[in-house]
Amino acid sequence: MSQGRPHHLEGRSSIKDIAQAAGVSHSTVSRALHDSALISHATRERVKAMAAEMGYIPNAVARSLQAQRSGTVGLVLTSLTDPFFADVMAGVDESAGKAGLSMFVAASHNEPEREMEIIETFHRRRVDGIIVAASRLTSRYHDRLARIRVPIVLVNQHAEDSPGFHAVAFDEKAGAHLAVRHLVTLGHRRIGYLGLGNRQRSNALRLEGYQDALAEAALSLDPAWARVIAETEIGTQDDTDVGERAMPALLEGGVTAVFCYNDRVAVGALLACRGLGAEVPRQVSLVGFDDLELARWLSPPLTTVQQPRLAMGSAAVGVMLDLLEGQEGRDVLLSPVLVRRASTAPPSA
Amino acid sequence: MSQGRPHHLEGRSSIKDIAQAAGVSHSTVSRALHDSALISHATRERVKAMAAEMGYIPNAVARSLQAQRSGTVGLVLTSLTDPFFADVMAGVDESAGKAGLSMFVAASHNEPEREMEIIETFHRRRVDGIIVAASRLTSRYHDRLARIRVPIVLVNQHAEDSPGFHAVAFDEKAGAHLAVRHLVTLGHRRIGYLGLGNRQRSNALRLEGYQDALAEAALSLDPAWARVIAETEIGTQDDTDVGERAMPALLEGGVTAVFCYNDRVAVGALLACRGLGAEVPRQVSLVGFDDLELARWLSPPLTTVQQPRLAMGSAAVGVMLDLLEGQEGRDVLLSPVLVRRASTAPPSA
DNA sequence: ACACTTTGTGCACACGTGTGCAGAGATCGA
DNA sequence: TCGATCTCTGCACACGTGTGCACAAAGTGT
Repeated sequence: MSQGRPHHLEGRSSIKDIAQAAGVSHSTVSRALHDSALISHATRERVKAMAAEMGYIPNAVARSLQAQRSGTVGLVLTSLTDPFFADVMAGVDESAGKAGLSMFVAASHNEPEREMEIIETFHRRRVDGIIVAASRLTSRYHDRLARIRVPIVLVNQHAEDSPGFHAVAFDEKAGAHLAVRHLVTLGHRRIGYLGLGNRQRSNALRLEGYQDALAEAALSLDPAWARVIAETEIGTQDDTDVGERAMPALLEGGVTAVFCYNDRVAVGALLACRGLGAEVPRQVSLVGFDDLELARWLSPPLTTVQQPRLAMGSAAVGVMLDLLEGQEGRDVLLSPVLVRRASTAPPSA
Repeated sequence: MSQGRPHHLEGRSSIKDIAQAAGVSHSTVSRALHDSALISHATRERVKAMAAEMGYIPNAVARSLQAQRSGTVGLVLTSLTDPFFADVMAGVDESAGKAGLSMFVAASHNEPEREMEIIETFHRRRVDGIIVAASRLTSRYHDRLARIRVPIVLVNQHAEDSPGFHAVAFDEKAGAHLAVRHLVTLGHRRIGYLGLGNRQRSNALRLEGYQDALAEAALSLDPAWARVIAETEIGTQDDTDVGERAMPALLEGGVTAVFCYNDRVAVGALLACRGLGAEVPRQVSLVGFDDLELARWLSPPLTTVQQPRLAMGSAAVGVMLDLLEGQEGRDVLLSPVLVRRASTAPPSA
């Protein structure tokens, strides 16, 4: 009967097949397998036994069609190999799994057009919701985006950029505050900030957190200690280079500790210290931001602010599920965590 | 009309809606949208215009049901955060994307039961094929596995373990050969091997590659230089510890270069060299295996054998597509690549 | 013995798409 | 002008599942 059919499709049985074998209608089979009270005990058992014998496996595609709900989430990432997104994905996987959802994943490689295509593909597949990490969609895509009739949750991006969507982000200001307070607690009094002018909003928030923490400790706020490298000055240099070039001026200013915009800047700062013979953490303490993989492998291992990446993924699923239940969407702001390693210590003096 | 319906479901139009609006049957719409030659030019354009106006988005779920083909792949990984699997996933994503397939991903966390459940879930979703990386399924699952009527391709595991499935692996022996030939080319004559007895098959293959390369160069094969640490001796030590403990004996044996079973063993060997004041690579050259993230961050950065991880993912999709077209399945053995970094140099003598 | 309730089952439709086949209408040839 | 051919469209069914409703058979009460 299954002549000419590829081998792997042979013998897939449907409730109709079971119905025929058990001498009942397919409706009865459907109800029996769902333990409906409408079906007599005897029939139910007979049907179930037959289903097991025939190796019946329900067809989720057909179910999705009839239920108008696929039980899937689509996850759009810019890169599949970046540890940051990997953690977000793990968070989504965990929470989605618990909710009985399967997860589609695709990478946009930072190309807006590709990202839009992925979202549209997910929409065609009728995923129940879409989670986008680090979206690059500009207002150019507003119209195409407006056609998507599926809840979209943004991760690691602020919702005000894209009205109508909900976002899960983490509290950058609180993270900076955490880092600087750590330095204060260690006893530092002359604390610098090494910022990047080309990350406008982020930098402003982290600078603010730095200033707040200092003010809270009633420490002086020497403007020379808060060095934000201007975008024009940065040019095409990578973050590490910027850190390495900017650090010496801070050291000359007499700081005993520096909070860096991110881990790569901190690596540059570390290299500069080595070059100048300033020992870390004995003479200078350094704190990074992001907790990249490399922070652990540096010598000394870098104290840094970690984004709750896994939690961001989980939270995104949570928001999505709320939206699916018809509840109001909400924005989530998660608190960062300080990872204490060996690049910070009390000041030597 | 859509009263009480969740907001995000409003206004999803089907070909039936378009048909009604355009005054034709749904069959005509379906054909028009597929540019069927059966439909007149005028009707086709009219239908297409109407579809665009109504923001029609085809329902892939319904298509899957009718076509008996979902256009999806399921990928099972033991961990979503491990860089190795991330690369495999990226390879699958790329090749699947090109073939118009969407990718499901889920993590098994090394639990066989969870892995089996994921496979069964993918089966229910009627994925066209399943790719499993580093499967932990034992023969206990043979029966449940036999029920899966979907092609399964194993990555990073040898097919002989699980008859009936196809596998994509990489050539470990060739990798070892590559590493050792590199050392020979640099001028080394006394080359050691530091192996792990608890990875039976892998170790045997790498040892074999080592021996072949030496034989090929007509170099002597001092048994004292090939140290395979016995499983009993290893106990619960991690790979790095084993490398650190075993290295001194090799150095005493007078080797100028060591090929290590993997990167972690090489890290241990490096630590041992530091402890004994043997400079790497000036006095001793070290080669690792796997190309873990850390290999890049070591000082000196580690020369190592890289598995073609991305290519493994792509190849797995290729095998799967062949299987779908009814072709014979095939096993693929990929060639590794040597990544030259700074832990190898010509011998000092 | 008859009406009424309870229990169990099947019919028929829905979900959205694709397609074999029949047939209506137009065009063509003689 | 009439039959034959061609062009286009719709009917009806399929894919696999779930469910409202009708209805048959059995049980209950008077």
